Amino acid sequence: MTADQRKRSIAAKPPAVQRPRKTRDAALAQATILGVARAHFVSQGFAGARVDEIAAESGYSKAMIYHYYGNKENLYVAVLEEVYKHFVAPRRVLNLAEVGPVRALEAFVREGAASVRKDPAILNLLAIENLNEAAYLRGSTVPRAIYPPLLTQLKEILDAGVQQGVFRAGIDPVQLYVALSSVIFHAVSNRFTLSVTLGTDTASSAFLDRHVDMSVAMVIGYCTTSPRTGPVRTVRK
Amino acid sequence: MTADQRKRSIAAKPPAVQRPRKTRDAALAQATILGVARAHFVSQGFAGARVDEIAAESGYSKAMIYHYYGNKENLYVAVLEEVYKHFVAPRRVLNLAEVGPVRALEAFVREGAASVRKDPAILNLLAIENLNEAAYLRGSTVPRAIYPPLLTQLKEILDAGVQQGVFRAGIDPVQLYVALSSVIFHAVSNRFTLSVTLGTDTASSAFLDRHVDMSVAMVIGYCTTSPRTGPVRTVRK
Amino acid sequence: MTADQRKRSIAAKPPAVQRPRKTRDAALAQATILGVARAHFVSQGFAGARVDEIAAESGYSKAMIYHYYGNKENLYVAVLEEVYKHFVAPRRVLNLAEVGPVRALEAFVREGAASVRKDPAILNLLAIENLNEAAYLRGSTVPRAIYPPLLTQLKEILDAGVQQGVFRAGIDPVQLYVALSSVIFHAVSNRFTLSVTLGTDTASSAFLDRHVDMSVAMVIGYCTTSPRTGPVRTVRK
Amino acid sequence: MTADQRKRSIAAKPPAVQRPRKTRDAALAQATILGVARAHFVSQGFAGARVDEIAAESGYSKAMIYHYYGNKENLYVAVLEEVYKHFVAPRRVLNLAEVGPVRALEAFVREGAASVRKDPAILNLLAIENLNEAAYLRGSTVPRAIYPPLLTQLKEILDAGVQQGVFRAGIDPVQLYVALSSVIFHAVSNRFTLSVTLGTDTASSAFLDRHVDMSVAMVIGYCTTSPRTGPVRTVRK
DNA sequence: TATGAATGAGAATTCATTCAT
DNA sequence: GATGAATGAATTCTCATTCAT
Repeated sequence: MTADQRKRSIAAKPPAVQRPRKTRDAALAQATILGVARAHFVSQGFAGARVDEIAAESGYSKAMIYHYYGNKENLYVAVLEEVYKHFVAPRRVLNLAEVGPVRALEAFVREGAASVRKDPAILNLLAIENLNEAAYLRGSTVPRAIYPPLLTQLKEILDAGVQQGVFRAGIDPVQLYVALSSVIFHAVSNRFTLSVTLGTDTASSAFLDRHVDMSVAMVIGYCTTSPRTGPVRTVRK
Repeated sequence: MTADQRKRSIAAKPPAVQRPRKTRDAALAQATILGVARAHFVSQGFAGARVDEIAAESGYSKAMIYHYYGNKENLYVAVLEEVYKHFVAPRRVLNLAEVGPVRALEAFVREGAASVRKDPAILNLLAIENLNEAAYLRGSTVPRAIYPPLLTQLKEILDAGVQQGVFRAGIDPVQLYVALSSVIFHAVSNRFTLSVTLGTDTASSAFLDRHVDMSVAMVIGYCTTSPRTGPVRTVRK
Repeated sequence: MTADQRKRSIAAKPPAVQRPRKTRDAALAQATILGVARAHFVSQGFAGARVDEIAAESGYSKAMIYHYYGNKENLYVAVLEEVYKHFVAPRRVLNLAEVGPVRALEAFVREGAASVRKDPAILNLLAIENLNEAAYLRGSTVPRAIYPPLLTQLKEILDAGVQQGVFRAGIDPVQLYVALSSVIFHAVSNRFTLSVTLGTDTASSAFLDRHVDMSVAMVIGYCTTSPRTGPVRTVRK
Repeated sequence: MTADQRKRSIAAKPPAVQRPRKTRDAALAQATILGVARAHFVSQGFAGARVDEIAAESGYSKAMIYHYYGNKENLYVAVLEEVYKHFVAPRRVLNLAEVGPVRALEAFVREGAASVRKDPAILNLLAIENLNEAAYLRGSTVPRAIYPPLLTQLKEILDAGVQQGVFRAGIDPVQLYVALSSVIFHAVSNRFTLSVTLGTDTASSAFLDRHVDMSVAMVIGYCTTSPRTGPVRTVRK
């Protein structure tokens, strides 16, 4: 066992980020630091990220980071909140119940999928938070402000569908959101292990395109299907 | 910003584990260390786990850990492989195609769900690996030996269902496995953030029971449904 | 600076030594351990040698080493004494004053040179001891028993030479020994740095052959020359 | 065998060095650390030197050492290069071919001898490097830049001597340098073991003075002597 | 605002040595 | 005699954080 292998071989270096130089613009400094920090926390986790590296890569001194964010934890929380805000933002724009509940639901799913495929950072942070039993998220008010409207939107879609006779009644929006986010997110956030274990490149565009189609079909199928399958029961025991 | 805040506040201490003392039993020592290491890696991640703590809690000296495992990385990989082995093991036992493809598929889903609900360790390790771009998993042969039989099993169920006219044709087992594992795993591995953001205890037995039922319905619904919904298309753009 | 480079890159592994297996022969065990230890101390120095490696390579357990030698220091001293004994031994055999003082002196020089060229171990140990201010050597009685005869031999050669009118009078055997061992040993013990700094392979047979010839000429020249050059004085100051 | 004996009894502590405190002067910090490190490497060898001790004695934290030098190896190399530079520097000054080749050669020898007698550090480092097969020296460009001028100087002296009819022809400067450095350096670098084994204080001023005179006589004698002794041959075999 | 200097408290790893069998 | 198990005490190296300027 040589010592050579010791170093942080655990993760690839986060991609370099633009590095502007010493300026008097505090807002720019904070934004730059935050962007670099985001890249590092997302790829290395909280414990794995290095303040030193974030400073070096951002072009600001460590002292600046401490000046603006106080400590590593605060910096992480700032990243977490920033990513959360940008994540749910897009979906807000598109709630169009007038295209009909089926298309609206489909859009809901496709939007979410497209969003994380374009930038999976949120998924990494969610993974970190869950490893961490949501310790930081719990302390933040940001996500709490973001989710209720989403659930309301989903509820409106479901209600409209039931009223129009295309969706079955009795579907809990929270329960549906969990199921729906599962199919949307899991394939993306687990693309590395799935690729290795299944021997297929599950991160490819083609695979994920098909996965999204299947996800849409499953979700819409579940909502529209008359409960033909009946109350499915486990076979074990 | 006081220095007191420096400490590792990010995660709760892993639960204490039994601590035997100075046996002369190498196998026991290794197993004990591995067990404690598992708890620490699972709850703290690779970078967050502390060899010191694993040693103290296992009742063995750090030197024993290095004697048996060489370094932290190897110890982590040993945990990863051990957890993987125990994870997929149960499902191997139960493939009974004679209960019919629908019930077999249902059982497949319920087994998987039950397995990770009983012990979510594998999900944490998968999350760590994905943050890490599967760096360690990629180097291990264990998972590669485990998944092909699973896919074969799934393929047999699908084929039987198609032949018996209950499943639609053309479903790719890999694609189905990804969708299926999504609904099974995501709710469990994201139970902390989902609980916080949705304001519902999504980790409760009741919630997860309902989630599993919904998952089963979605998966089986997708496989059995004639593609009535047609080729769903995105509404945006 | 990656950690990979940290490891003991400082010296090449000592050449493997024969490894007999678990026997009841205490003498063989001790000799085997001593041989392996010699190789390690010679190439790694005292601080650099590893008891673990000596044990592994010798085929005996570390406990055996401690059983026979007590500790690392004792083992080192045992090596030091053993090497010393074998080093001066050969010269004892050959002192033949009847070939004449010039040839006897030449033989003395050539013998010494040949001896260290065949096995430079003694030179490494001397270097280690000198770094160490002869801490261990000082405590040993072995070298003290070995040198007086050598000096006596040298004195006899000088005396004979003076008596026969071929050597100048007044040469101190100790002083001569120091000069003589300088030309004999230095080139060999410093062959690595000399090669690097001078850009010539000073460790080659050809180079060392020429060096020995020059050494002989210098020593004999010094002893035989009438002090023609006069009392040489420094030019500076 | 008590545990008390475990400690580093091998060498005397290096002499304490001045300890300035928490300046904000990086150059001073580096120089101070380098000076202390020099003392430690020189007296304890590479493996024997302790970063902890160097830090404590320099008055700076270990972190500063790692900040400035990266690791122990780099620090050692920095010491090695620094010592090398200061070693050969003096001789550069004195090349005076106009005092005549004999006196110039004598000066060359006396200069070198005086230099290492005043500060034998270079000899210890050379010894360490040779134990080490010049692993670090080989990687450095410093010594390579320093020796060629020395050899040129020597060659000029020899050429002038030949031209003036005082030196014999055909002497290789490299070969002469090796012989010359042997008589100059060996007595100093081996003063501890020589003193112990020969029962004379070979480190005393008086002894070394006489040794230098003898060295000068040997070297000049060799160069000026007509090869009267003829091609000396070994008597053995 | 801005930063390079500086470090205390760890954190991984090593190693000579002991001990139960 | 012989050994594998076991470890305390280092030892190298790291990192979040503070401070003087």
